[in-house]
Amino acid sequence: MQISNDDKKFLELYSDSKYQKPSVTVDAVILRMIDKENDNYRKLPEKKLQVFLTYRKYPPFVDHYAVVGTFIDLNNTLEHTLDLCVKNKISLNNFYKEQLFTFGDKQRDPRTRVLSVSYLLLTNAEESLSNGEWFDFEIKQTENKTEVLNDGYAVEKDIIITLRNGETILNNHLKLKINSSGLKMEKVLEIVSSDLAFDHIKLIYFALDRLKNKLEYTDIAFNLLPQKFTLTELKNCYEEILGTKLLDANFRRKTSDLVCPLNEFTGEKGHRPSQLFTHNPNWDRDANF
Amino acid sequence: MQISNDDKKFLELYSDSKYQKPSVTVDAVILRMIDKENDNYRKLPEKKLQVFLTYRKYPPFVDHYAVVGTFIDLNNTLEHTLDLCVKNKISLNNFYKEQLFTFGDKQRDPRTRVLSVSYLLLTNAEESLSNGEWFDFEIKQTENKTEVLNDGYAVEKDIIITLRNGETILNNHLKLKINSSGLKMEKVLEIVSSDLAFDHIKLIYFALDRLKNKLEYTDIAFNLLPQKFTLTELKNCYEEILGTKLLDANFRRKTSDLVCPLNEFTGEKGHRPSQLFTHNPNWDRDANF
DNA sequence: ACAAAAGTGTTGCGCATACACCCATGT
DNA sequence: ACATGGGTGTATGCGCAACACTTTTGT
Repeated sequence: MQISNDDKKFLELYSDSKYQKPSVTVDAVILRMIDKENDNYRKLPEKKLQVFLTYRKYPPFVDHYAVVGTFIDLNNTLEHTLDLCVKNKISLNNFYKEQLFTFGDKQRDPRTRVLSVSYLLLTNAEESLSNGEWFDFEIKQTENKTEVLNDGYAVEKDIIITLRNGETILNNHLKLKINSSGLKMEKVLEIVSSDLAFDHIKLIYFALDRLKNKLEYTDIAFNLLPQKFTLTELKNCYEEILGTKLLDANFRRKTSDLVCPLNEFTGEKGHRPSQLFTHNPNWDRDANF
Repeated sequence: MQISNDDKKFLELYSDSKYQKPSVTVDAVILRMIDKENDNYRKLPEKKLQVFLTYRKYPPFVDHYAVVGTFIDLNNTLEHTLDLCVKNKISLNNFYKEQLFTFGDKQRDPRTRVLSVSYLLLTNAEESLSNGEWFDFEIKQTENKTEVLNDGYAVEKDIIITLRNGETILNNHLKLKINSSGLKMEKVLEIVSSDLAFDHIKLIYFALDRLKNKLEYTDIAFNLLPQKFTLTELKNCYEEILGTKLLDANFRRKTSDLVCPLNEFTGEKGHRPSQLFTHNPNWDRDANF
């Protein structure tokens, strides 16, 4: 790690220009969970997961929606560049963030070679953002072909992701091909068609998948909720992400370590008041990187 | 995804040069599992995890060991560039690969701003590589400070990673700082000191962590073993990665779905012959990305 | 009264842990 | 004979799925 004298000499002579360089962006898939309003005074509002997209006014992909991002600044870290980007462009200040994946396909940007270091951002519904819209999800996965081979298998899945904001509907069709023979497992995710700019529907798919997987063994979901919440709210949040129904009693037991009960209750709701909870900040003490 | 006419016009006028571009490398943390030879004719060889490092003959970090990598080629995908790199530089052809993390700290390369898209590569002990050495691991983690705060906690861990190849010993000291207050969790991994080039000890740490975590719920470990293996070999492999001892009977039950028994047995070993197994290629059929 | 959510209790099954035990082999 | 690994059986207990049931509120 220490820089030697040889290195110092070398650095004086070093020219920056001999290697080809790509452009690099940092891109943020921003998700939140909102309450869908409801006419029935008894019923709880339904939880819906949403993604934040901005409308592109300039080429490339003019008039298309895209995820928020920016070309990186060589004087800042990747993370800091992203923080500044979402703060300046869309007024987002409070969020959870983790690196997702670095996309580098050759033709993903029509201008030139551009790598995208993508991040998953989670925020709660109280943040009001500018210069973009929140889109609802609708996801359909159909496993349309499965071949069992001699020493493996081949699967093809069609993934239809429909994004909706009022009248605006964005259709996206991905195809996931898994080819497994022996130990060699090849997974290719390709875009069949997409109304989004670039390969951004892939980033969104990766983000959703990451969120789903981390739900089980981390406390990541709490980043989507307000500070105080009821256990049914928490459960609805899990159900919306997983796409399945959970049993109430069991859910309460499983999440009991993750939450701290408060001495506050909701009311005026057409049903029994419910206790409010907060995230237990001491839960994941033995976390690793 | 379709390129519009507006876009086409734009692209004709587009100049590639107006954004600052970083250099980008792809880097491979290559791990394998070998058998440590043994004098006792009865005893099974001990399994040891190793990492492959190359010796740097030129600045920067001349005379230091580093992970294998290369500056990217703008005419190739990241993955293909890496495949070619390990094939040409060190004659590695058969391996498991997955993207690890993209490192982008400002000072990680003394020359200029360089991003590293890092990959985890696993190979089995039969591949013989050129232009580099395999290093044994020794890892010590000490949790030296834990503060429980009002709404969270602060932990500092020292991580000592010693790499050894014959007489060559490389010492590395990392510090992991976790600051958790409420939902905000900040994890910083910093290099206290390292005998390796660049921040490569961080890549290695990430690789080990990924491997450890994926061990439980994937079949990733089989990439480290020969095609045919005994269950005790498999168990030793798990134990070496996890750093804990496992119970034999339970391990066999847990892994029974992952393997296929063969009608072959080892012999001439000073103990009862053991059945050979292969990886069950149809195990993870319902895998997701 | 009733619909909806809040919350508790119970039962049974499956799986993991821990341990005991027998088998087969080469020297 | 014996050390070593190969391999099986089983008791115990915990966790989770499934379901039943009670409580509390506003209209």
